[in-house]
Amino acid sequence: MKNALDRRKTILELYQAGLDHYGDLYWWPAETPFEVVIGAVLTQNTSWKNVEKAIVNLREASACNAEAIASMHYKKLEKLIRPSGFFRSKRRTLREISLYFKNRDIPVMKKRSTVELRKELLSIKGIGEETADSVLLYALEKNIFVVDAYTKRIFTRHGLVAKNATYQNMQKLVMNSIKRESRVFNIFHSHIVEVGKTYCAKKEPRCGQCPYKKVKGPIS
DNA sequence: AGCCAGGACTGAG
DNA sequence: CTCAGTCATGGC
Repeated sequence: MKNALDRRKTILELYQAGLDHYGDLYWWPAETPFEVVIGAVLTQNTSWKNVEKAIVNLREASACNAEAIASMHYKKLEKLIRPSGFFRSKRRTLREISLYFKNRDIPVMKKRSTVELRKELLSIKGIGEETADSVLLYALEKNIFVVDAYTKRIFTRHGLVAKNATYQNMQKLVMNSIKRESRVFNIFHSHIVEVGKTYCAKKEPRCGQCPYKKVKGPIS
């Protein structure tokens, strides 16, 4: 709606502000690519604290791999992931995506087209845009930016996008604004999650120490 | 004691 | 197509 150039500039400023504060934080809390997949599913509308408990359970059951989950009895899987909430639907989704990954090779997948992989992931029930993109970026190191609730909250509060902005609006905005490298998208999203968790709560935002504080958007 | 969390699907209208 | 309702646990 406003000047597209101003918005791109604002994205760059946010990115730079994050770099100044956090450095090139480069992250997803997982030990293997498939653990990224598990975490991406379990963290749907759920705090990471609860996801950790479920992942610990899975690790202790030696079940952080596609084969184990695909062949596990649903009752047992539900019990292991219960702490992360929505355990019935997540158990289904985890099983489906495990069946998908079971017969595939990560290095081979990395060479395939991002668009095709994304379509395949989205065809799995329980996998939406954010989860698919998290898998693409953090497990397969594809050049794609992940939009989450923090992204939307921060972008709207900084007057970057309207409150009814869509996932693709925000994804394209970022991908047209900063360098199209998975490493850069990884770092930026990492910053956003850290800022979101630490300073940008829904109810009582603590903007005082927020690294993004000084950045003003075109709409605000 | 409520509110909320790194969503996605479904059924109305 | 938009959108409220639904799914569930644990932390703060």
